[in-house]
This record gives sequence, C-alpha cells and structure tokens, in this order.
Amino acid sequence: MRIATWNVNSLKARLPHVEQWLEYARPDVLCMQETKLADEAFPVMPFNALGYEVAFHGEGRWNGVAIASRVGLDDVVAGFHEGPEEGPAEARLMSATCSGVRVSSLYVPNGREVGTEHYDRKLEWLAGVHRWLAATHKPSELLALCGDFNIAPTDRDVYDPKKFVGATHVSGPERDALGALQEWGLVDGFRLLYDDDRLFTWWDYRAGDFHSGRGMRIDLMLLSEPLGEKVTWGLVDRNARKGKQGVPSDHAPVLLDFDL
DNA sequence: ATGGTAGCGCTGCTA
Repeated sequence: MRIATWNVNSLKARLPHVEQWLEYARPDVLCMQETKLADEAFPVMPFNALGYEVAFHGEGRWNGVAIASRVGLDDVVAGFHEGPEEGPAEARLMSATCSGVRVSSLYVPNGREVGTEHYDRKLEWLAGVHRWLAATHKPSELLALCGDFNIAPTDRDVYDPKKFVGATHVSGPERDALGALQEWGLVDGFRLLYDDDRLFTWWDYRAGDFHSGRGMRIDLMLLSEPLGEKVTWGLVDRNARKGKQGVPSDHAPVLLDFDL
C-alpha cells in the first residue's frame, strides 16, 4: 500500500501536475492540502477517471484538504467532528478509512511570526489535534496523520539552522507540540527509513530557493507504531516539480510504501 | 543583501 501527501498550493492551478503524478506514482491514497477550492468547485471527475474516489473539505480561497483513494474511502469526517470544539471553521483536517488504515490529511496553520496571534493559534490548533487524537483514537490502531505540519522536526530538517533562529517552524513550543503527538504514539514515518540531511519537502518560491537547495522538511507522515512496523520504502518526489504543466507547487509530494 | 514569487482575484492578504 502506497500512501502519499502533497501540499498542492491550489488544486485548480495544479490539477495537471496532480493528474500526471497520480498516473506515474500510482499512490493508493493521496492526502492533499491547500486545495484552495470550495467544495462545489472540486474537480471530482478527473480523479474518478484515474480510478480514485475523493473526499474534500474546502472553504474557498484559502486552506482546504482532501483525500483521494483507490482502495476505499469510508467513514469520511471533515474537521475534528468529535474531541475538541471545532472553533473557527478553517478547512484544515479531514479523515477517512482506506483499506483498514485511518488516514488524515492535515494542514497546520503557518504561524507567520513567533509571538503573534497567528503563532498562538498554530499552537492551539496543534493542541487540538492532540486532544482529538486522544479522544477518538488508540495508538494500537493503524493510523497515518499526513500533511503539511509547518514544523521542521529537527535542525537537520532546515537548510541552515542559523538562519532560522527565532523563526517559526523550528521553535521549541512547535517542536514540543509535535513531540506530544509522538509521545502519544506516533512516529515520523520518513525518518524510520531515511536519516539523511536535506530531505526537504518545501522551498520558498522566492529567490530561487529550490534550485539553490534552500528548503525545509515540513510535510510529514506521522504513523502509529503498528503501521510504522509495516513501512518498506519512501520518497520525496522532487521530479513532481518538472514537466510542461507550468509552475509547480512549492511543496514536493512525499510517499511511503507499506507491506499491508 | 531584510529582497524575492505564487495564488486568488482585483486589493492586498496569505504563504
């Protein structure tokens, strides 16, 4: 079973990229973030044509998450649904069961600058994820929390730690929030297999950061231990940025294979 | 060097 996650930065702008990627990567499940589409505008038919069912939770011009699956898409829940109160209705979480694995697509708030209300909301949202997890799941289940966490777990996950001192994505409270999810019973799936530096998944569009290798690893797949035991291979597919479809996403898709 | 690009949508916000 192949599970992937990709912040597409507008599914409307990126649909040709996504279609081509599905054709050659053939994930069984693809979690998407930043679809930036209202639900009535979601391109259902292109996914169906490639053999995927799709569930989506959007709000229009910002945010938006979705899950495409060719191995079943059951018990779809948009948002937290139970556990903590939903709060302001931003479309940042959606879950479904795909061939026995409970899969969630997450888009964690960016946080902008440390000490701002946006940063506080990011930490609150992450605390909400922990409460939701504790209220609705058990570490013994087959769980995959996939998405754009907007957190680089360690200093090896940014191109130059000196340039990130005092910045969001690397701060202690953000990493502690990620650590709380791990303490509950989730592991950084990609790190189970690959210990290298520079396995970045996001590059700023500006200043040629992609071609200069200035990136961060912020797109993660957090796995419960029973699912982590089944992981066999993975990839950050930087080739997904190539092709004739126009401007690529500023994120690359991440995929993991499981012996399930 | 405190810049730069992209998406949405038409003005400036968000990342």
